[in-house]
Amino acid sequence: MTPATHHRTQEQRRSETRGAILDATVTALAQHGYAGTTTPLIAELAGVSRGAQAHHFPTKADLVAAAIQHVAGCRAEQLLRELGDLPSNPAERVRVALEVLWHSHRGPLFEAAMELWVAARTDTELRQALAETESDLIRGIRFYSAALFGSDPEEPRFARALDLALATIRGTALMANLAGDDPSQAEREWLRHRDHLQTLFPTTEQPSRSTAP
Amino acid sequence: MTPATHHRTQEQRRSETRGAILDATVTALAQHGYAGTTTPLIAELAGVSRGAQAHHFPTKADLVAAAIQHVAGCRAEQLLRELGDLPSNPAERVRVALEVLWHSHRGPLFEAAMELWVAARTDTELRQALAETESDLIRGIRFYSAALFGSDPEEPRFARALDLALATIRGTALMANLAGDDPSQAEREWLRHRDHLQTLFPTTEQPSRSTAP
DNA sequence: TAATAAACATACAGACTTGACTGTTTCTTT
DNA sequence: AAAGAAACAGTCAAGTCTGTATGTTTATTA
Repeated sequence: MTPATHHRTQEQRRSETRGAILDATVTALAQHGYAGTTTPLIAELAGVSRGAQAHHFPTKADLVAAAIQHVAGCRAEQLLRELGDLPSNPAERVRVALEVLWHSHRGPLFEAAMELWVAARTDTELRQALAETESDLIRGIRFYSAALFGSDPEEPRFARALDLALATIRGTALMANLAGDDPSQAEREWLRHRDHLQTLFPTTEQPSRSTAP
Repeated sequence: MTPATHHRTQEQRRSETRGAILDATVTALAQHGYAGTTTPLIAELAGVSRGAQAHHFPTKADLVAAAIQHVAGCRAEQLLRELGDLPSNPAERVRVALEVLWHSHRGPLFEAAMELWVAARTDTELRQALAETESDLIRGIRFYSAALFGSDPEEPRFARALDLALATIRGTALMANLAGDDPSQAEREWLRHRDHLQTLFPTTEQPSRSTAP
């Protein structure tokens, strides 16, 4: 795991340490919540000293602001990565696209994002820092999703269906994180929701007919 | 505002102070978030000393546990109150019922509940304390909602529609709290979702009368 | 009315977080 | 190779929260 620490460029050192700190911040947010995300914990998780953390992010606000960008970037990247293999069959494509959206709302990255959202509700600075970045991400999701579903992002029917899907996914993920102990329950609930959401997206070829009565 | 503080029963003093502390806890959760809900702040909001708070709730865990019950109780009570006047027209009834559900997911009580949910994700004790109370409340919502919609809670189609509606409402409320600055936007988004959800409930044309409970 | 117990107020000790400060190592430049 | 700059490590002081311990007021009871 020790990555050739003999001769690193300053730029390499900088970006590696910053990356470690930001990744540790995401881990801390996901595992300990926003309140539990303290600078000593982050430094420990990142494997760096408190001095290093203070050097790169003088105040905690700086660190959190950078973490917001980091989280948004990672989420967009993850979405783009999973956008790779989609079936060509329209109905199948919608189902898989919904599944990709669902999965993008699970795991540490989304948990970190949710911690930031909720914390931002009562923290003006944090909210302002989140607002622009988040709206960019939402636009990105909208754009990528259009590609995923094979639709025009501007079409009202698609926009409505996507908004409903996102709201449903967020609400389901929220409660899934709460239950915690039984993830299969949330997964089953999502499958039911997905079966319905699937029928709302305008498939260019054939309107998929559900097999269940 | 000083309510005849001359001759109060010990029971009165006790319940009034406890109530003030618990209400202050809800306010603190809604306005300052879970992390910002400190015992000194609660005491100040409640207008009592820290000693009084410590007397009634020796540890913060005790206070939070009581607050959970308090929040759940208030939410159930609020739902029951708004259940009062529902139109008899089936379609109208569904629309209003959805609106009642939506409104029950806005305001300080829901915000406090959401803070508790998110905090519970990374706090085992809190999660266990929430789990039972929350599942009771969910059951209550399910039961009350059946009355609201005029359906049988056991009917699969109704259960599915209600689950979807709740997930959608939670997801929309989550982002509405985030946006913060523009509540009308969330309201408009909700109206679009409502228009669709409305069509999912079997009571719109009362197509099937279930006989078995 | 006096005694007792509960409710309430104030003061304090320990633990923790943040931000700042000082010293050391590593890289770059000449 | 030497000087300077950046990255990094460790420590300290100020402030806050929690829990507790002690003193005071209010209500009940004898």
